[in-house]
Amino acid sequence: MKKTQTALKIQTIEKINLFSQKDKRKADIILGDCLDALKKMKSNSIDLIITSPPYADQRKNTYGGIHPDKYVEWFLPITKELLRVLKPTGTFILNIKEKVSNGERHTYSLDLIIAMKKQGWLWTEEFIWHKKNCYPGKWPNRFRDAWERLLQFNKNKKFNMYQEAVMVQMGDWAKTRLKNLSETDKRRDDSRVGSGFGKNISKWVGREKAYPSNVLVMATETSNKKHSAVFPKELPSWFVKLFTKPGDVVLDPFLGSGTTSIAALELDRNSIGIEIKEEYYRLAIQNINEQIKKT
Amino acid sequence: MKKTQTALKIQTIEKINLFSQKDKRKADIILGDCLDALKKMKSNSIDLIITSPPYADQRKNTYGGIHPDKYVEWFLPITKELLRVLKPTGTFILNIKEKVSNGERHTYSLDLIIAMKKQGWLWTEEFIWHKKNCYPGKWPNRFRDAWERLLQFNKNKKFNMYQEAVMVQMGDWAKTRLKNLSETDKRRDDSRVGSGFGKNISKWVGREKAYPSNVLVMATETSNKKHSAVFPKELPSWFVKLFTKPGDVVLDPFLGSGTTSIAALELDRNSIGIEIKEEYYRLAIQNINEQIKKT
DNA sequence: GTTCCGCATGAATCGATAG
DNA sequence: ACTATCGATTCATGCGGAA
Repeated sequence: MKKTQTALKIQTIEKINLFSQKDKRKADIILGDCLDALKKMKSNSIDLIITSPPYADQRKNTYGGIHPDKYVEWFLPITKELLRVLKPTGTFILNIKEKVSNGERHTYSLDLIIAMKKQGWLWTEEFIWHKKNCYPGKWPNRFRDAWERLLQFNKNKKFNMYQEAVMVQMGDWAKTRLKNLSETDKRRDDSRVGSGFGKNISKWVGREKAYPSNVLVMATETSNKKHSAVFPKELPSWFVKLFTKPGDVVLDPFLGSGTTSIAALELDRNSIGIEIKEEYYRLAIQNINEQIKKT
Repeated sequence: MKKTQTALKIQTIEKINLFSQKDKRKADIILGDCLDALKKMKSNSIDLIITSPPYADQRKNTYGGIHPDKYVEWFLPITKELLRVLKPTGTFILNIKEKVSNGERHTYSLDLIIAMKKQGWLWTEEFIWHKKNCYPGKWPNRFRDAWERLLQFNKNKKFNMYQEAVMVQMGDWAKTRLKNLSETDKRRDDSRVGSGFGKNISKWVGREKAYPSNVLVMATETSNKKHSAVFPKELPSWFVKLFTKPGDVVLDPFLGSGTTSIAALELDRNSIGIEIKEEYYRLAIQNINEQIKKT
């Protein structure tokens, strides 16, 4: 009974606007149900949506627990609003994980993809987040789960993508080769490209970096004690760099401890975060304020 | 026209039984359509099915090209037979990945999972094969595709799994692999060692054993020129060790160049391989015979 | 006998061009 | 409008020959 009343209290949407240095960038944090909050938002106003919704859970008492069988039904009205608020050139990155129950993987994430396509979304890509230091443990019939899906959806075939922003160091093969060259050789080559002298080197000059693939190898964060973030800051950062430019707007309808907003602020992007649970709402504000102080 | 006639000729099933040293283990290779061949097989007789069926392809001329929209319809009768021939304690590993067409991912592999569940299969796990040396290329709206699905299906919640067989043995690994690797190789790619599961050499130093996760880091084999669609032998080897014991029976209904049969033979398991294309059937026999000579 | 370097080669995807 | 073919783009890997 008391819990119900607390839930009612949360229904009233509270909102705070945090500003980074010189009021250049804004981080809006909204306390409330994300469906209500989304309905009040302007159409075609968001450049990137990145979120990790609550995982399906059969235990009814748990916070955010939605029964696996009801998951798609619960999530579709939200994705409908997300489709509305996203710019035509924008991108939606959805981090979702299947619940393994009774020794079997549930199909709600697959059902969701199919249902979202019917809603008008394009399923453009499936990134894999390879968690290097995944949760340890041993089970009789399965190994440690070391990966998660990062589904990419778009409104149109053409969307903004800034690939150069996330280029990575090339394979060790090329790196080693460059390192073995003397500094003189490198300088000589720079000034005499195409002369035939050191031609084999010129092939690699300016190519220390390569484009990444759709597999992201990132460690999970273990530092935060108050609230273990669903994903490490590196993850939203990577997608913010890839799909937005400074001044764009990033949205996370399930903000949690504020990781997405912090990543956006750090990279000079505006952000909107929605969180239903007051405890996390306060925590997110606190974490974002700490980030602002740093800048 | 000529192609149709060749296809008709292939309909007649040819079969060969290859034996390893001392006739201890058998490798049956069947030339013919896998659906026909499967129907002649005994129920509940296979311990592990591991295969990589032809991917859906809009081009009709390619080997096994099946249109994406017809893929599930084409594959379901085969999985029905696979369900029949698999032992109750057996496992089915399906290597499949949808291609990108028109800027969007097709959903046939998702549809297939859902349809196979209705058929009676349990979808127990999804392994990720992380291909580090994926096909290069650059496009305005996507990165290189560096992973494939390895779907695990079972008949029952209880199935045979020998986890210790795929643990990384520090002793063996140090003796056989580490010393054989050149310094360049070690620098080039740390993750190759330990059957593709090691993430970092330093991580394993001083440790006896470690369980792997459900992410497999393995390179594709680029040296095989005769058959373009091979997975590295390490891949079937790993699953053969994990899900069978010596003397068990491994089945690959789309044998290709014979990789699965070779892996099984090498690990002292019996195997059955089915291949529809005569060219690959001959190639598989040749490759397996070469393996037998080695032992 | 090692180590190192050069080079061909992929279960690719897009956009343009042509029928 | 829809399909078929072709060129351009890109990078980790293994192999063979050289140092």
